[in-house]
Amino acid sequence: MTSDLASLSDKEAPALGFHEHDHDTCVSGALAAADERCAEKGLRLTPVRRKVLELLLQEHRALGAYTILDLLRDAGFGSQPPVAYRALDFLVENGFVHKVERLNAFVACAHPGENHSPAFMICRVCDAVAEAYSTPSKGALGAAARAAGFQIERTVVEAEGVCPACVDKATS
Amino acid sequence: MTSDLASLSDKEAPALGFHEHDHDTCVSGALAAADERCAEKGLRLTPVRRKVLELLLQEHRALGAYTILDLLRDAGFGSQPPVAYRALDFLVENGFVHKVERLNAFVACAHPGENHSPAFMICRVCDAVAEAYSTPSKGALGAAARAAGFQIERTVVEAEGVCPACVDKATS
DNA sequence: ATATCTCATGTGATCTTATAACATTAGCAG
DNA sequence: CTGCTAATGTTATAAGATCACATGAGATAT
Repeated sequence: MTSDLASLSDKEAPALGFHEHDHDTCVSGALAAADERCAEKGLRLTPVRRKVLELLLQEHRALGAYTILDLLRDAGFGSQPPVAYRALDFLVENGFVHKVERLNAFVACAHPGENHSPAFMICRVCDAVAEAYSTPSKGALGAAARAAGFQIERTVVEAEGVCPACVDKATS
Repeated sequence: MTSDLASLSDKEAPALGFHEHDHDTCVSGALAAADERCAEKGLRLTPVRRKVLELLLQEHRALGAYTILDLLRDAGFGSQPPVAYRALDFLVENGFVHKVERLNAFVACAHPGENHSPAFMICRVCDAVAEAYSTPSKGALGAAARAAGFQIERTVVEAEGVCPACVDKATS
């Protein structure tokens, strides 16, 4: 690819979606919403679980389980893989976090509580991940599934490419 | 972005993988086609690469890299991971094989030479994988990408659920 | 208040998946 | 044949995920 991308040595966490926003508010708001939702549904947002969610909201990009584990250790939690994986399992199961299959990594949900099928746009240059909605039952896949008699339970929809910011940098 | 796709699924067998077919012919035919396509494009379908493709065609389901590696060893090839991964890289890069991200496994392409975006239906009961076409630019994801200015280069579209055969078994 | 049940966490070991690094070999061009 | 390039072989290790079992914290019912 083009050489001017080398200047991107600094892989800073880009935005949710691909735009700027008030990050502190976004983190604390999301955490508060999670607290509330767990209370409503009788779920236990325990310290580890809450911390993992906070980390993912804070970093605002997809993190591998072992990166999370390192951060957990720094925060004084257990440092063996199951600690991270169990918290992630809980968060994924309850819709607070999604797994990005293409990256074997996890990202805080951008639309929690809406019971949606997520779709991701993954920038191969800066690793930013933006979440969009997908409508699996409507497209070609849904049609193929209906035609074949396949019952869809869950979908993985991920696009890899270049985010607007990196496109700009590359063409300027 | 939705209704025009129904015709697409009707014109062909819905998905290779959920129905019977003449398997020997399908394997040898696909191998011959691969030979030809490589010759045309100046690619080297070396013995390991050809063997990996043959194994995937033969098994007709998604295989993990280490399963393939075992089969390669049985066939007298090198038995270290890079042997399998390099052959798989070649086959994936040139469209003979797809990676199923959800399974971290590989499957022979059902529509080689058509330069398509694959979509998969993965049965969580019997592990069968069927390939369909996807039309990433048409659905919600394509719309979101255009709106955001994201340039899609590659898409991962995978549905997890229950295949027709396993649905039948479950309800009978 | 305490016994007890359940769910969550801590920990060590292990398994699966994937890549880095470097030596060797095969196929091709001059 | 020589020297280049692409492919393979091989060792080692990184990265991702799970199993099994011990310990602890919260709720509930006496």
